Amino acid sequence: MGRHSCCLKQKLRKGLWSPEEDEKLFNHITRFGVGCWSSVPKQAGLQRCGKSCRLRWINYLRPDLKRGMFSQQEEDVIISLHELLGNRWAQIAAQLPGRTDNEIKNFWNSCLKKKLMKQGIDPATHKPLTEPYIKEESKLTEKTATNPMQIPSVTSQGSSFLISDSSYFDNNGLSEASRDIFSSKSALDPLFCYDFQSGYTLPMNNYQSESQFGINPSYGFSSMPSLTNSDHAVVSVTEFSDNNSPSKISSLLFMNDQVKESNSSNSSNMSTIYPSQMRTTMIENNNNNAGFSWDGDNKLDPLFQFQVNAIKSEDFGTSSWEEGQIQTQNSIDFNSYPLTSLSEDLTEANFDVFHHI
DNA sequence: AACTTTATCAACCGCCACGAT
DNA sequence: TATCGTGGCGGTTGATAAAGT
Repeated sequence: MGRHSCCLKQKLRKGLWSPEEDEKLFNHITRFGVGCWSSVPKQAGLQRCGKSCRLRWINYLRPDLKRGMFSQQEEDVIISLHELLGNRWAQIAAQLPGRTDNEIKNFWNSCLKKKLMKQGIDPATHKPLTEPYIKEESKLTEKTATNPMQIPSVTSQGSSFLISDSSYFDNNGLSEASRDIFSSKSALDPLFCYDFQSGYTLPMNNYQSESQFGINPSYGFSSMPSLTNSDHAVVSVTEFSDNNSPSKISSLLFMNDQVKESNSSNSSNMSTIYPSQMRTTMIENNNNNAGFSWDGDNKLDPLFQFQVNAIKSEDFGTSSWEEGQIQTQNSIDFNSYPLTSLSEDLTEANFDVFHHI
């Protein structure tokens, strides 16, 4: 129990990953996909435990990761989901394409918590801070002489809703049953969609047939949304104004741009659509032979200069890759990577594309 | 310029759940 | 049923960068 057997082995490297290690792991996963993590280090020639490899891939090397600052919309989603789910970072991350649980957790601990405190909200309960605490905080803020303590309120920034007041949800808020439905559902369930308004958990397919938005079921993925480069994932946050609703929380729906375009005019309660930046860097760079390279404030650029072309030039040996397929790839195209089981969140329903290999 | 404090974030640790044997 | 191996998760740590003094 506890420590994994692989971690007991000696001579395993720990700490930060070197560019060479990253390259090895990235090459291995892109060539062979994710199978048994415990066998990855050996196959990839890494002196790491499988667990470490998995973490590195999920949190850093995965091509669909979105890099850079969190947008206001993402921030709002995190806050609202945190109120619902608590520190279930994986489940929160499942609703934020391109973001990892670790990233969200760090963002919460280093930034959002403080932000909420400044707004007079207890980040743990999402309720207004107790009077003594507020007084204490007021003293501190007076010293810094900037902003007076603000009583939290529901505000609207841009096209998004901002829950800055826990009273936004009545004390009953989401029913315990509803909360349980949401939180007990696997974060990685790609076909999971919770309808806060009705309290029903619907498979995406059902949701599509019943929703006014006509959601494409292919957007039911949870963590690898950008592996299809023809479709883009956005999240809509729908704010319900029905005060009688037991759950005035928003519903999160995965939609594509087309859906957004075609519905934005006639869906008055759709208040937020994620910006196109939600698309991952990798997809944005699809036509630029971007390969293994993040843009903007990425950290991989200086470390990795190689491109997918480098992979193509390797001897694929007994790999299932076919020569022709490789030759025809003039840009990185994760649609055709043999990611047969990148993680459990990749299901046949959503990633059939991978099985053609 | 040197030192200290604070913020950020990658990575590790320990635990749990689950399937295989 | 018990044990083992593994994947996954949340909490925590430690290194580094940035900001402040």
